Amino acid sequence: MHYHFCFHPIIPINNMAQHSSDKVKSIESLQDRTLSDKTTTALREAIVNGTITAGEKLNEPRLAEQFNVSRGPLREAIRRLVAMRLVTYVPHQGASVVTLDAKSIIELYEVREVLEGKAASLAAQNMSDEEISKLRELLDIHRQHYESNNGEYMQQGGDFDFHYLIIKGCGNDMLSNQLLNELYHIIRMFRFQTSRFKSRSNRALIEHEQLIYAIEQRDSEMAEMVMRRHISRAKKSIKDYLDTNAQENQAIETKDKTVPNNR
Amino acid sequence: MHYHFCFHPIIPINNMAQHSSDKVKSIESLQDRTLSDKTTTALREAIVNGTITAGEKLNEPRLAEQFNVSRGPLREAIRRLVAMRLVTYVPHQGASVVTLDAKSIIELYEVREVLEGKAASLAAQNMSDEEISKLRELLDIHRQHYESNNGEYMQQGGDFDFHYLIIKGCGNDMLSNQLLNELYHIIRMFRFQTSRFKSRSNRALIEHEQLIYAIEQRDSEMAEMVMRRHISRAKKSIKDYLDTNAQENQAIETKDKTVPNNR
DNA sequence: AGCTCATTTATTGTTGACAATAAATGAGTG
DNA sequence: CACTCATTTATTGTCAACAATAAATGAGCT
Repeated sequence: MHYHFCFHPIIPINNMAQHSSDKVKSIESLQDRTLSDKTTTALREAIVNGTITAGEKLNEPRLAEQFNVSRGPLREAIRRLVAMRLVTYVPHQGASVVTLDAKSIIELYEVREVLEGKAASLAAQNMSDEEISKLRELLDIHRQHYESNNGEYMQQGGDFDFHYLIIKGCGNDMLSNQLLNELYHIIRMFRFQTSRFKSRSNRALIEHEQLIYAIEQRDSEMAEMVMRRHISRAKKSIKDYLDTNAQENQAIETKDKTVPNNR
Repeated sequence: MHYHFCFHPIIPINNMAQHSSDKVKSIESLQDRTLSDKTTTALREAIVNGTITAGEKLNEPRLAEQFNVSRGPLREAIRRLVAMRLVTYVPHQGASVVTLDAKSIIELYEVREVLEGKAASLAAQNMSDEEISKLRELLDIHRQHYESNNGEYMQQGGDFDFHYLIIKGCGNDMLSNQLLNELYHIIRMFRFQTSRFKSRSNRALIEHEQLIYAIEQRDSEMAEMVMRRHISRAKKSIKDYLDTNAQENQAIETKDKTVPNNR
């Protein structure tokens, strides 16, 4: 079911909710009890995976029709995405998908560095032994995958799941909400845009090992330090990448800036 | 203009915007270009200063009438306050003002500790010399006030302004937005609830002195450390306070839990 | 009395129409 | 031809009515 006036076909959310062969999505859909909720996740995913490109204007009537909802729930969805910084918004002028320029990516990683650092610190204090051993199991799976696939890093949620478990286990709800409900979607979006950008797999594996060791020892200070360094290094390698490929990324950032905007 | 079915009279926002003798509010009102914006700030302030008590249910039709708006803008305002954690919300069940129990206060200060720590670190790197000297001036004013008023701490925004300047000067927009647009309103709300709780003035003055010294030296590591300790100590004294006055605070937290809720 | 289930009531969710605003267009003037 | 200003058009902001949901009520039963 295409909509020919749009650059990217968007599946109406009602359909999407039904034939959910994906496990994660069906779980999410169960929690999406209202139209606003469904629209929010649908719009969020469309933005994260680039179906709606960075910088693109969000036209309310058009999007509402594409999602088969009225403008009310759609506006609500937009506001929520504004709150999680996936969308910028100017009164009387409308909403647009954020453009992740180098500066905001660096800023994001600086915030992430201290928040996840604290999460690791708290995780070392508060995680149950069961949770820690699960973390250890996950790391083993990653290492096996790394060794058997010749250094290929586990793509689907490998890194994410590891950090996810730590954040979940830190025991500070405000902190984990901030990270999981807001910042992580921006990171996902950025990853999607620069999916070619991988590497760092062996290094990351070592750093994860250090981290879990610190947590097993209940050494919160060490855990925080290791996590901060882990993310700070990721920041640095991203920064280097963005600096060297400046012109190429500019193309990504400002794609569809020339979208026909008849207003 | 009272509404007798409500516990606290609320000034309709249109009026409030006009006779704004308060300087800050008028500035804010200038930026509130839409009804949703005005409703958001009005509702936010009502929650922060306790006009709407903690834990109280937010009844949409009633509040809409009190604010002289329709339910649309009001709902939008509520959603924004949900995003800044001043309001909790359950689908099909409605929104309520958060109850700041001891756990969430501690969590808040843990988040604040690392975020403001990073802000101080970045401020030491990025603040202009002019900004730093303004910070120094502010500290001098605080000290004069402290000495001439016999240890009384500057109430109106004293501490806030100091932290505010540092956060503003850190140069990381994402970080400062996170702190100023979201977390600080919760802190303000908490301060309002426990306004009797002061002290720490001499100690705070010394810590501010250490902090500004580190920033003047452009010593980012030191600035971060000092700021983290500063907030961590505040956290501890709050924790002690909450522990000793547990029963009394419970009264604050759950005030109006027995509100007539005919649903 | 206490429990279950249907009924009522209050509240939230959603919609389409209307108002207000700003961008785009085009006529008129130097 | 460029520029300004009025006019048109598209888009966002607001509203009031309607639908859907959940809580409150009360009848009927054990």
